[in-house]
Amino acid sequence: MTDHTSPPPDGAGALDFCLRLARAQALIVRRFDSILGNLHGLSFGDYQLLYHLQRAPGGRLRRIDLAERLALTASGITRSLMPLEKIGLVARQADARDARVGYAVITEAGQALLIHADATAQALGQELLQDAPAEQLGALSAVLGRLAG
Amino acid sequence: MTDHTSPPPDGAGALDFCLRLARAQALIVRRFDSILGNLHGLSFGDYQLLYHLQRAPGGRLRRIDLAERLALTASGITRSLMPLEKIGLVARQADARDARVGYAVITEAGQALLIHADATAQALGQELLQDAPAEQLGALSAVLGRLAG
DNA sequence: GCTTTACACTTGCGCACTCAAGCACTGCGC
DNA sequence: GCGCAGTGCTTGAGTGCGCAAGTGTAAAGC
Repeated sequence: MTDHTSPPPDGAGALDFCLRLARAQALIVRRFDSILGNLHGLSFGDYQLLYHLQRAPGGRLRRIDLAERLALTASGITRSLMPLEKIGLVARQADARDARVGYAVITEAGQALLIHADATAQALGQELLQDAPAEQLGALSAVLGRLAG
Repeated sequence: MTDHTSPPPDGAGALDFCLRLARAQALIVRRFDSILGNLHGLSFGDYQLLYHLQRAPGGRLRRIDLAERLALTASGITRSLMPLEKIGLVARQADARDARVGYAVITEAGQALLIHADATAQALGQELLQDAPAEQLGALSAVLGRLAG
């Protein structure tokens, strides 16, 4: 582990990185939308919603926390959850202490669907990143995490 | 340089990477939109358009090539260019050989604006990536590039 | 207690983008 | 020449999402 502070990236490199990131994301979303849509009837956004709910304690999350995780606004979450509630993958739940907050809970149907969707999504992720060295992936993930700080 | 083929990433790691990427992109776009909008009246998309035109030979690109670089569809490009043409940052140009293709050309006004926008964008990119090691940035950019295949 | 501020949503509106369809043009086969 | 598939681009309809405004609830100051 080097001890000296690493130099900051140059402007052109950093900008280039952001541009590539944006382009890569657009392509990734298309891939996920297409495959998850065909196999499970989910959009990438739907999948992310279920993914985060499943991993949260109790399988539930305040709508606003969900917004934070997906980098959406509260209104985006309201609208995104609507169809999932309608088809019974997610349910609505109130907080006993605070009448303002609404929880979104993943239902059993949602969990059942997510088992298969997870497998699909992991396989696709692996395919997309097949020629990215696993060691670098951790570093890149860390950068993305910090970037989203 | 290691010679053995690097191991492929595991499914969970790859998926986590994709999720982080999507989230980071949403936040980055918001930052760029906000700052470029305030300082220069450009959206991040507008900036990307000008960026690629400026760097293309002759400052011009077929609309479809522009689409490929931004990972948009042809119709998205048509609509994105419209306001830029209206305010004179980009001009329309025909091909003498092939009447189907339309070029988008960056104008002098566009170049003049882009000089300042570039400085802003580079500074912002640098700020966003300030605690990402510069040595790794190249490798990470390469991964993103390959991902976009 | 009452006001003020902050918070968690929801809703109306608008923008940006995609998809599908259509138009114009090119280059191929014949 | 003459279709005919393929390409580049535009347009109409639909969708997803942010922003701003509005509602209802909670907590803090007095």
